[in-house]
Amino acid sequence: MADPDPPERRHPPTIYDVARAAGVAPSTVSRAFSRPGRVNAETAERIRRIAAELGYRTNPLARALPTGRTSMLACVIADITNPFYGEIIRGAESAAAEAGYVLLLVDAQESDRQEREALDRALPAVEGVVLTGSRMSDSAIRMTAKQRPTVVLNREVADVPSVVSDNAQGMRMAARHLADLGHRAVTYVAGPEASWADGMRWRSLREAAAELGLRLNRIGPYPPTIPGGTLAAEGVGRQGASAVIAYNDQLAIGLMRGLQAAGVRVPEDVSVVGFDNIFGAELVTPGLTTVAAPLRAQGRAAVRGLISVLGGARPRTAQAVVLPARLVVRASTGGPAPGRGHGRP
Amino acid sequence: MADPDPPERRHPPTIYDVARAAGVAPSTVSRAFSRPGRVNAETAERIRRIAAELGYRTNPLARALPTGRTSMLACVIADITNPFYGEIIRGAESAAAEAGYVLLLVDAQESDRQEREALDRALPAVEGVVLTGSRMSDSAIRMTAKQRPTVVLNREVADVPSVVSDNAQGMRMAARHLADLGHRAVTYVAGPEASWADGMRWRSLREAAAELGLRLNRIGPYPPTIPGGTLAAEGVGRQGASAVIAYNDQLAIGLMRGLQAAGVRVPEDVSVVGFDNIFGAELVTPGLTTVAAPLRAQGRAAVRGLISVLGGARPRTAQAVVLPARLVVRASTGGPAPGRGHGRP
DNA sequence: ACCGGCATGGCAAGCGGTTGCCATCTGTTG
DNA sequence: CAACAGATGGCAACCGCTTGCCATGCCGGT
Repeated sequence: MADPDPPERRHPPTIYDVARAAGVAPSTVSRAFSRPGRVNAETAERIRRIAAELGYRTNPLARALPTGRTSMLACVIADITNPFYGEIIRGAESAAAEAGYVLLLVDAQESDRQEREALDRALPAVEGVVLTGSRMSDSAIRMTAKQRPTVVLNREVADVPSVVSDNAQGMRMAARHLADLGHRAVTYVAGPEASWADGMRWRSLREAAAELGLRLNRIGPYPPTIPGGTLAAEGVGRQGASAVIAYNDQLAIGLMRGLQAAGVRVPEDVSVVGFDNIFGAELVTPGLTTVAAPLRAQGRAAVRGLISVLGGARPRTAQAVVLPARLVVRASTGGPAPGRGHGRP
Repeated sequence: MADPDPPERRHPPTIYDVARAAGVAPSTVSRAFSRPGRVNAETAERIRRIAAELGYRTNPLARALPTGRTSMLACVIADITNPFYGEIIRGAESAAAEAGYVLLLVDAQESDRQEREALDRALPAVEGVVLTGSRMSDSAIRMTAKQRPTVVLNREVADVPSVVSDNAQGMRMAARHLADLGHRAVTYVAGPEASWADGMRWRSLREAAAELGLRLNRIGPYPPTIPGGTLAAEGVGRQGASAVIAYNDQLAIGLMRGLQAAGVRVPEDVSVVGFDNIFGAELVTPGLTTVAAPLRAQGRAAVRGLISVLGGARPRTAQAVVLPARLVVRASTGGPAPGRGHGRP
């Protein structure tokens, strides 16, 4: 019946074990690791050696209790399934690792409630938080920021440090690209109203359009997904525009499909530009022209910022850190066919 | 210079605060939460109420120290950037959340060393580990499993519980699908030699091919990426096969592109089947026929298994939990053109 | 009236580090 | 040679929660 308690998981060695083996007090062992200068160099060396022999590793939990330093950062992702976030996570993870931190990933599943609950569970265990694509309200975010140093990605929240990509510049490049190709009017396909980025992009497009003398329409909002884009295709068809800029790549991809299904050719009849350069943007036919954000750099920047605050720096809340965007031109954009792009028939 | 210590982060209430407010001993408060039956129902209720008023939340770190129960699980991902893992993470995350656990995500960045180090840092803080697409050796994995309950995903390691999708069945379906379309020969494009799944898939294909009377070739190994697939296109061209099954979707997608670039039509000249049904498989032209694994279910199953072990169940190491696969037929497969698929000219 | 047993709550000893403060020793300095 | 500062190590009190064990009170049973 009862098996003879086989490969028992033995207790790992503690500072007490090391102290005994080295003939010093536990506190000395502790200091040998956490406050190197505080103890005689030779003693420290000896302790280190013995600790290594015993296979001692400082228990992060035990350290965390009195000091609050858990060496963990939470990274909240709006939707872990969305490939857009992969590179951000990668960047965050590597910056964290460099600083000896570990990333606690929280998937918000695109839901305010889920996000709150998951964050709540994770919060007490982490030293800081990165919020990306948060669905929470500004005030909820400020609440979080009160409890732990927080950095917001791709969104600006008053009094909370943030890192964003240069939407305005990206949009300007996209608009200029279309104008250069000869388009005279462009339609913006909007994403979720609640999205900070959507507002930002729309505003930037308005400015750019004014500068370039482009006529502008806007349809939406649509869900920022491929089906959402297919939905939008209908609206775009009605507009009769020769060029479209979508809130993000998913929307743009869905849009292209919807258009093509309706017999509209891309880019011959309609040029399409997306945002984000997700994995997949280059896979579709035609390849999607899109505004790429420096995803990995964003992740890094966010974590770096967090860590510097943890190190005692003042959080930079005055204005967001903005990282440059880049226009990736692929086959989904081209010159307008004659007779289109000059407004409704 | 020194700012007047503004919105000070105040210490959150502890069981001591609650105990004082309720006029009981701290131990009673503790029990009111962790061992409900152990304390008088009314007392417990009162304590709960007061705790709620004070905004008390049990500090997971403090709980973890004496008990070792951190309520955290590590999930090691071979490459967080690979969309394949997104759904697995989602499944794992939700199963974990249901059980009150939080996921610590570790990105191995496709590197043995990175994986080891990151895991090492995370290990002491978690109660269990899910390894997906691990790059570590079997013995390294067994080491990990000795330290913490571990479940391996999509790989079998002796003495370590694992969850895999039914590669054999999936492969059989793919092979039969091709046979039904009239193909008489198929080429397998192999992935990394070190990959457990690759070996599994190749073996299964051999069996299926024998059953169905298909002739079989194998080329590779190639890196399991889109560029890897483009590379493979050349080899496939030389084989002159009418149907190809690739180790995974990335390879298959790259392959299709390479083929198309060389003027070979898919599926008219060559049919292509992939594995995994990643985001993107349906975006390419033509849509990729692929063997889909129940990703989310796998993630769930792994975490469920882990949690049951943590709950005292005996780990199921005898044989892997195998989840059914599914063939997703899209446009990349069709009947062979006459004159092809009957072997080399 | 006495005893065993159960329900309930408190005491105190951890869990494994960290750290303020004190004791000791050594080397300076006047 | 006394006074003193700096370097080094130890003591012990935490951090917040868990839990084995004991004390008390109350009940039914004999």
